[in-house]
Amino acid sequence: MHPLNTKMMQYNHQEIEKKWQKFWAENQTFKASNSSHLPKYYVLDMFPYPSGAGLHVGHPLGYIASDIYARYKRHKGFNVLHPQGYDSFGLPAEQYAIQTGQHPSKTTEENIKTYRRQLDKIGFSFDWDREVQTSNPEYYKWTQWIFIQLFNSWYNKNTDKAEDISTLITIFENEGNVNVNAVCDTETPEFSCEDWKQFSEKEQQQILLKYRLSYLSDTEVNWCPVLGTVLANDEIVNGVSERGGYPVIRKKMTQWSMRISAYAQRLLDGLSTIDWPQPLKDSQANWIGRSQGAMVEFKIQNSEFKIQVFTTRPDTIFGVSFMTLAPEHQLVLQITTPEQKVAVEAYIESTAKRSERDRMADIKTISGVFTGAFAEHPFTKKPIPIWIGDYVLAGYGTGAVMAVPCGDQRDYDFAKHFGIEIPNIFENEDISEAAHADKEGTVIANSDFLSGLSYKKALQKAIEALEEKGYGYGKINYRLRDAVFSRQRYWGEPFPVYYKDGMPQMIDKNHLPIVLPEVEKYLPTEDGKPPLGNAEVWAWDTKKSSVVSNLLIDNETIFPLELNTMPGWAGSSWYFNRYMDAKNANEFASKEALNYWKEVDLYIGGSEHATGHLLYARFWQKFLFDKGFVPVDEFAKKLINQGMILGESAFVFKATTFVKNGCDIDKSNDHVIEKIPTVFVSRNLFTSDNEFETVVKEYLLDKKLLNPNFVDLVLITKTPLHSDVSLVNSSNELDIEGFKNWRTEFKDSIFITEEDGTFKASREVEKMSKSKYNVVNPDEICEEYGADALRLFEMFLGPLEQTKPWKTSGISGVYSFLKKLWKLFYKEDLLLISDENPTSEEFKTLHKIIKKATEDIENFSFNTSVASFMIAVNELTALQCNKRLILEPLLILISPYAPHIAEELWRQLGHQNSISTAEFPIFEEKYLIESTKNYPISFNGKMRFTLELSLDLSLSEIEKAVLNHEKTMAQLQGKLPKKVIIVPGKIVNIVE
RNA sequence: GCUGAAGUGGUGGAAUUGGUAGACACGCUGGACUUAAAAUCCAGUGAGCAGUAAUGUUCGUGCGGGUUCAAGUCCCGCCUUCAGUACCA
Repeated sequence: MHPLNTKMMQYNHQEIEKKWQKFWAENQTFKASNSSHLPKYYVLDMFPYPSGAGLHVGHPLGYIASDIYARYKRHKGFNVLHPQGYDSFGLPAEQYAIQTGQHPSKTTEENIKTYRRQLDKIGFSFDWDREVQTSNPEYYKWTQWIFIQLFNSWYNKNTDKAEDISTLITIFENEGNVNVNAVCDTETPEFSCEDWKQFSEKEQQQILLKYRLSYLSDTEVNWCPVLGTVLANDEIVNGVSERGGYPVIRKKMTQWSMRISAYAQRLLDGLSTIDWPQPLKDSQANWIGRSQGAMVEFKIQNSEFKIQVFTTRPDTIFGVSFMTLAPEHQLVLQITTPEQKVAVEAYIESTAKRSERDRMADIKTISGVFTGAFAEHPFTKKPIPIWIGDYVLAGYGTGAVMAVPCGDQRDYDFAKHFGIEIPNIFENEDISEAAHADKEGTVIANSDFLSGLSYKKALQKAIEALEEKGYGYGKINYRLRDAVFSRQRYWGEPFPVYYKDGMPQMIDKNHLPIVLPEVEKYLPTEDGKPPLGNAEVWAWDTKKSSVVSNLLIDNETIFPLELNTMPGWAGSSWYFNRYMDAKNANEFASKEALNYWKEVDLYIGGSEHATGHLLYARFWQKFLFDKGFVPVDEFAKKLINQGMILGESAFVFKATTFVKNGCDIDKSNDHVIEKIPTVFVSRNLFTSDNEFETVVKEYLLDKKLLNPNFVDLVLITKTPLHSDVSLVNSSNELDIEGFKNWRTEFKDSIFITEEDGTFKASREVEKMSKSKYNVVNPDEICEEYGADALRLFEMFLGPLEQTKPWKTSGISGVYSFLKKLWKLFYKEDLLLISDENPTSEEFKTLHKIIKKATEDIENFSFNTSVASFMIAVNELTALQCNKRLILEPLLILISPYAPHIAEELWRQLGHQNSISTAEFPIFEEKYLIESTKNYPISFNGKMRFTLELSLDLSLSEIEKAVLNHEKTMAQLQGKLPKKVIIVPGKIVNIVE
């Protein structure tokens, strides 16, 4: 043994962590290179929106997990890309600007500084050279560029990919649009090549907009009047805005949209190629909502009109006994007979008045009106009454259904309610109580050429017949709608678009970025234009190719610019590609960088982005892939959703006193209450509300604060109040003085304490939030216990994906683990390390932990690997092991989790390089080979005792040894066992 | 309603292919050290019953069944909680 360092040393996390954070920054330890002979690995976190509140301990959970994995992969010899940045456009900074006039960029910059300071304290191995900020013009230049690419593309269903708009124009010029198989607006007129050539330029542009992947159209949008902006469907929760909870109404507006519907099938198919959590895939599949069926055309009797219907059950076409249209359906007013007109109009008016919320709230009420019109059944030619009803939604399918009451419960209920015929077209099925919606095992009856067929066969045959007779065709329908891409906000990416003769024109990519203009006010203008309408310098000079004053607009060479900005998801839909080459000024990323890094190997973030960010990002990636800009069409191979960390709120119980209602107390007796001070009662002094009241009254009587004559006139109830969690310790004791100083209105309150003089608060687990005073700041944890302890503890809380409560008191466990680890190296403040060969027991402990740590990290089971580190350190402490050959590999195993202490001890052992460059230890089976097994001996499956036996024994030798054992004989009491089960190396079970 | 996830000590959780349920921690109890506290260390800690004790024994993974030598784990039927989604034809 020799002391390497005689300096007095105790585990001092503050000193160590500062030292190594500085070292990593100065030495650029985690800088990733774009050219390396090593295999690549790309670990990504969902970048944060830098909010003013800063980070709480719930935020870094995913970052810690990804950082551990990134560090592990470096040890395993990978060239690891582990970047971080900020999704820095967003509503809060804008709302702050509206309130205070402070420019959102300033707020954002300040918040980013706070975030960075907090993140730096936790010791992440980010490559900050690649930082991106979506609100930075150098970044959004490329967001604008992608928008232009989308504008200049159409979706060719024949090649099943996006193509340049010029190929479409060529087709139009040569043969018109009759043979074009494209994803486009439903009401696109047919035209020939001659027609095309005769269209004016504006007419041609209007046609092309119906094909472009980003397009301008009049769409019904979700308008939020309070926020003054349009919201996407996923920004609305329960009918109100996700941010702020303001009401949302439907409104028609001219808006930019993204033709994501073109990618519906590929977005669905792609799910099977990526390793994402099944619930998340399910919710994307649900959102895309593919359903296979047929379009059927119904002629309306005595009229030119036809009704298109989408159905997933064309096999039940002979069961149709009525049709239902959405009240908003275009044809309703045109087909309604004069006798029904009044009733129909009244119904339409009443449904229009009902909000979405109302309609959702009462789905039980059946309502509808007969239009008086009849359609004709395509096969039987029988008349079918046409109704309207609000259970049919205008926004899905064609807004019309063919009702088959025997096979669909809603149709069934509607038919029952209005006394419409319910023909049964299923063999041996009872429909007297409810519809028969099962498909499997069902045989169709009373259906002409479909009778006797199973569901599957009937489906196929029905579609064939429809197509043959021209009554319809097989069709796949998707729930996924095109995404509205305009926002009436200031703090977002401006569009690279100006308007000439009312038609949008793209600004050439050489002139990007188009930078957000300065405005006086961040609110919409008085005449209802978006905030950019306040800008005075917001016009495009096509001659000078620059943004100029609005006063110069002449609509000849100088034109007005787009006033909307892009939505929050624009910048986050491609940022993972930018990290690959974050500083490139000429391309969004170089071909070399894209081909080297390809895609994200591991992506960690919250599941709340399932149908927003994660769907849009997949869409853009597929588009960029089609256009040859990126090498893969899915941007993230594996995704993990980290769970939420909940806060542990603390409550104190305040007594609220008032005079009982309705009793004949003289007004002058108000002093009865006035004299009574505010009282708080310790948690363990009562178990019920009655007891609470008694405790308070007894106390007040005892202290002469309540006149005994008034006792029965006074009512006392308990009110729980949130206390700041930092004022309550792990034994739930409240710091009374601290509480009084925190809530000065209670500084003269009385606290009824337990017998031992303590005041107990009660606890409840809730979401971490400022308003619940249960936010735990990671800075404070780093200060007191250190980043290594924070990292270990966040992992130790439980499985990564799971929601779990935070309890600061638990951190002492991992903190003392770190101190124990330190003590393996230091004895009496001296570093004592032996170079002797370890014993077989020491090797066994080491290789057990190598095996476990490797398996756990590969399975993202970080909580169990922390537990096994504790076991290893406990064992080595018991063995008094200080052998270099054991402790060095142990440090490497622990270093992804607790990098600062590992670096420090690694340096103390004499290494000059960062431990992050050390090779991960390799597990060797030979150290774990056992010669004996402590067999559990069970009787009828119940373990009674254990018996140490050699693993070399044969089955019969084991049986003999077990049966001859005195405890076995005692258990059997002379009886012969019925059966003896021996699983070698595992268990012995004796059946009595 | 539908889809998904989950129910294990006082608490967070462990048990990777059916094989000793409760690892590892927190908390609690007792002890050592200390004038004291903190820190540290040691011991105990699922519940019940019997025993001075060592120990023995019964019950125990949301509930009810089943398969198996053996079930937290597999099957059937329920209950509860959480999350997402919603009249999708």
